Amino acid sequence: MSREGILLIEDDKDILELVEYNLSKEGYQVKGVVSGEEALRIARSQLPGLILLDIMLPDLDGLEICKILKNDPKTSHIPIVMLTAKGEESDIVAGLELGADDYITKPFSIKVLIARVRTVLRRKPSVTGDDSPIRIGNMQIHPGRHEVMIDEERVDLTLTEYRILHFLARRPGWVFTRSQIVNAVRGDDYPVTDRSVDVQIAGLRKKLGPFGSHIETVRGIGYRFKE
Amino acid sequence: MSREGILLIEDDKDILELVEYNLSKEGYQVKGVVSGEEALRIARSQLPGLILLDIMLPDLDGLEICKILKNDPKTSHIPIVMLTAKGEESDIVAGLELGADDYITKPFSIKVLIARVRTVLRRKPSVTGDDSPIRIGNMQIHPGRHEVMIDEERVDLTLTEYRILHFLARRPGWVFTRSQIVNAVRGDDYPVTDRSVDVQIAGLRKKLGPFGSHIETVRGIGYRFKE
DNA sequence: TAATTGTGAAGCATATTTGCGGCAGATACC
DNA sequence: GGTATCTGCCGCAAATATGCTTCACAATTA
Repeated sequence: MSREGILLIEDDKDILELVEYNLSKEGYQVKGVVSGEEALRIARSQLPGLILLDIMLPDLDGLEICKILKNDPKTSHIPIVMLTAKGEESDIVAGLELGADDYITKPFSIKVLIARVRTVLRRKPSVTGDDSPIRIGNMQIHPGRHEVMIDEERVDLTLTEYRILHFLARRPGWVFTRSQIVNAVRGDDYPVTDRSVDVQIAGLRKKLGPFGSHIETVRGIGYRFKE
Repeated sequence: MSREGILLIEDDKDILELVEYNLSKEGYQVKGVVSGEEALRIARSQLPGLILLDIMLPDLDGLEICKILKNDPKTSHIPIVMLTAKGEESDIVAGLELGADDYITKPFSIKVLIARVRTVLRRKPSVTGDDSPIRIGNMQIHPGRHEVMIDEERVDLTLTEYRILHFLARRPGWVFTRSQIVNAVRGDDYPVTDRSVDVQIAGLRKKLGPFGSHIETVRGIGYRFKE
């Protein structure tokens, strides 16, 4: 799950699916769970980037979960956003005192939720802007300088190689077809064979050295940059 | 009649009345007709929310009706559930391929019928786009990433396996014939044996582990993904 | 002209299809 | 109702097809 993942704890299956669906659509990797016990387990093992926590849960109280997570140094840094029903003001206050970072009252609009999530995860937005630097492991892409560094070492890429890498790395984990890549890099309907992409990819992999393995071939579809 | 109405086409007067009576009792507005011609007329003018169609009819063949309705943009969205006698698998297959949405074999219990009707009418007309993520239990299909997760675990599927799973899971509970699956996955009239689908399904089941049992064999017809 | 980008073909790895034998559910017959 | 037969599904492994990579060279660009 990692820094991008969102852990969603909500016992109402409908809301769970709704939120999960919408956040997934935004490119976040969401794990939804219904029970508090499971939530704790996953929070500890996967260390998500954000936790959305319903206060009213069947087994463990949401506030209890919040307290436990915030008291454990391993998980205390993870932002927690509470989901509460209107009229549970006292819970909100209690939650914030226990260390929760924000809250949203139900019923909430999906737009609001997404906006809030994005704000909290702002440090690492799921889809980075065109010119924000991207960092993946010890590789960095600086669109401003148009250069790629691995371990403080400058990697010398050609223009096309750079563009392809940047394009893929902006959405790690997503698969793109060769033609999507061509369109992104050379503009729509640029007349080249798919082979051409393959060759560029091959060049990239070679120049990236050990990092080259981050560029995955997805047989039958295209390529993906894996985190 | 509108979205709630049910059009029932059945030439056996006894069954007609039985079904009509029971569905009415459930609160549905039912219009029962005996002839195919009349059925077409009513379907077009009243646009019911569901059509229950007996395959064996005196005048027009039920399959013919199905075809006509499914080819007319005005009526093609109306779900059609076929009523067929046991042992008419070929009719069922033909019907499904013509666009029927489900089938019930006679003799059927009224309970089963009502349950089926309820399910079909409750189904959202949601046209889940090709790339919206799908979640079933703790399995997630993420088209953007082109990957399937079960319990946060990535399942490694080949292209065809992935496509078949996606196709089936988009309409859980619906049965598809092998040829429908092939058409969906490789394009219409792709020349392969049914056998090939079986093998892909077998592979899927194996790779999905415990989840594999969600893919059900419907003997004589094809496969279905059950929720 | 040198560097970059594109093409087509050969080689290789992997995915897909097919055919067969076995098995189980369904049907027909007594 | 019980048994024989028929039909359709599944597992396996061989055969085939598909798609990726690499390479040498051609075309393009700066």
